[in-house]
Amino acid sequence: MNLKELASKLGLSPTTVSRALNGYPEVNEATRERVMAAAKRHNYHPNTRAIRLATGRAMAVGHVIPVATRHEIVNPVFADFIAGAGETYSRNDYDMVLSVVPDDQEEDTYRGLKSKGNVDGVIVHAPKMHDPRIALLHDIGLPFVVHGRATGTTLPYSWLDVNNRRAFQRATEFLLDLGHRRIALVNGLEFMDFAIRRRTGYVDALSARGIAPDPALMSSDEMTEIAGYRAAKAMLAARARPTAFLAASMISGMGVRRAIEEAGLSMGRDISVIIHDDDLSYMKNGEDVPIFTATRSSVREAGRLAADMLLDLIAHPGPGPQQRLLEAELIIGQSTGPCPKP
Amino acid sequence: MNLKELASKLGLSPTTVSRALNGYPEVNEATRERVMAAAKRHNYHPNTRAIRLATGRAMAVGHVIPVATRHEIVNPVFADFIAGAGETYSRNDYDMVLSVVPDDQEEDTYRGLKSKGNVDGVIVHAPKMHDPRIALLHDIGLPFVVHGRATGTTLPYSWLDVNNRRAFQRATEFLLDLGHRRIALVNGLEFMDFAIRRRTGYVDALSARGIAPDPALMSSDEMTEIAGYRAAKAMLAARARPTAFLAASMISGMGVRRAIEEAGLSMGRDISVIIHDDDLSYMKNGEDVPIFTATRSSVREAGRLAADMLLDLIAHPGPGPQQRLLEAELIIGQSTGPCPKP
DNA sequence: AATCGCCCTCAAACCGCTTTGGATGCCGCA
DNA sequence: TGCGGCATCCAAAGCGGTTTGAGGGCGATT
Repeated sequence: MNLKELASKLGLSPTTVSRALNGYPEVNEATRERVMAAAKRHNYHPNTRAIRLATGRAMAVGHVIPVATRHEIVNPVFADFIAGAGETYSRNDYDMVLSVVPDDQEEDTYRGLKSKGNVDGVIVHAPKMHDPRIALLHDIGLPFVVHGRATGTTLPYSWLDVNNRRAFQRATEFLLDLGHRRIALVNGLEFMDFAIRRRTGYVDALSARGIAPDPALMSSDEMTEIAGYRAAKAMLAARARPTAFLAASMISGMGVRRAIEEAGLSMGRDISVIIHDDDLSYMKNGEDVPIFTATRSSVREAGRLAADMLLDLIAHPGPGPQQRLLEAELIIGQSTGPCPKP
Repeated sequence: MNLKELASKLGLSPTTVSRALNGYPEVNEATRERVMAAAKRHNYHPNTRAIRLATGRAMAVGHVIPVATRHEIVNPVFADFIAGAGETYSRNDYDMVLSVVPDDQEEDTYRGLKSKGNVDGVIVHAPKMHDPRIALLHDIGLPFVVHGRATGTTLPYSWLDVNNRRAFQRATEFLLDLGHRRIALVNGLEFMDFAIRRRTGYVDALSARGIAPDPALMSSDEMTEIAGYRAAKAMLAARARPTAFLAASMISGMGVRRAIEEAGLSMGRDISVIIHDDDLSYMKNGEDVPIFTATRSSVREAGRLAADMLLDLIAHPGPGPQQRLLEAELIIGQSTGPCPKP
């Protein structure tokens, strides 16, 4: 059932039917209702492919998921972000198209998306320092929103980010207030922008209290359970071991906890731990009482908001880039306590 | 730059250029090369929207991600599956379009995808018992592949699944061979098809050795750390506690491990644990030596294969449904050992 | 030299919708 | 009565490709 058939069934022209269905004013209300009813009755849905060609809009946004060719990790945060963004898209009748590409083919992918015209904009995931994608997208003129920011990039661009620096600064201060002095950082990979900002916040907080950051207490690796476990285990084995940890994610934190317990120590009493909690749906940080004290910011909500921003950018290209900085909340759980006296 | 422009630049008709680019035989090789070169030089990419309209094919497949309206959980397995499927799609120039929908709107979503014509087929995720989606898709005539199976469905359909029953049967036998008699099952939600099959395997193995399954040792809940922790904690607190656990996932298993350690017991010595390992990229089960003894099956590989199957189904609709059952491997880690003497 | 056949190329229809630019009819008003 | 104006509706031209059916050119065959 297509427009033409529907129109002839109604004894109207395709033009009028199209206008009736799309709410144009130059059609009699009675006619419109007749058309609407017939469309519903015959289960008519306009062919998306034709609409796209006729209007020139793709009614779709792209998410390019880079898969690191070296360590083949798919960011676990991704599923929840997508879920959030997806809600926005379905509300607005947009499609979400995913491209999973090796990270050395990202450039081609973006160019392709633009010139083949199958998306109206893209969301950029996991920005790195000096991320080249921003200049690239700027060049090819494809609307985009970055989830995160790219330190070192001078071009103005739209982004939505969590205040990672502030979050880790506050977390560090919280530990300092509890009397901790040897605080370890189990960070993500520090070519990722968010990881750099987190370290900055951590270092700033220490420095503000006159404590020199100790390289032996700072590690940087993938945010996996194993990596967290190993980093914590090594630090706990050292002569002057930390009394507190700052971990980059829930999963890292679980590794840290394992190392602590394996060392015969008790998390929360002997050793304090604060994690960053993305509030992933399958990785809840406890229920009424959080397991981990955490800086929390819902990545799903971030997905919703980033998608909103992108759709707005697509609809109103004029006003220029938008930015939005979300604050993480510091929630107190069972994993922190006063620094034990030596 | 579009076909017409390119054609006029070359002094050829659009027809010839189109044929040259698409490898049709009725065009001179010299001409073809000239066209190819010009296309590259002018960075010509055919407009996807036009191709889709002209050919009637969407060159896209849909993944409908149901988001449970009650417990808003996004399956963590999902990201890796998508990554695998995505590799197949990009190799074949297909797009992947995701629809994130509340699970009570799934039917409308599938109907919409079909009648609006924006996908050529779909992958069905997370089948439940008597899953109504299979009959629905059958009805509306949209090619599909189910990741998993739907017990109780009589229609023939295409699926790709892991032999969950066998995997859990083998795991149970392995524990029995180690002398364990009180083996607990920390299962996923048992309206999910895979969870039912796993329980069947577990029960079968016990029964085969003349052990009656003990309801007190069988739990079923979401596959989260918390749920695993709580189930294990409750069972460990009982008078006759289990000496071994079978956990539904890596994450559940981490909860089980926490409960074990919190009870002052040692995993692998006092209590054995076997998990099912989906081989998620961000959730590796150790490195050289696995942390957990596990039934392992890569969900990413499953994504690749399911996508292959679907594309084949789309290209060759004739032969009818395809099925493929993958066997999980049993890998031995540090979390299992002989049943301690009482 | 005429005919056949093959190779290459082209004009035009088509995919299903949107949108521009009229056309038609009816009303009110001067 | 005549005309402008408004409310409705329609024909046709795109959008940018693919594909059918036909034609021109040329060497080979008779």
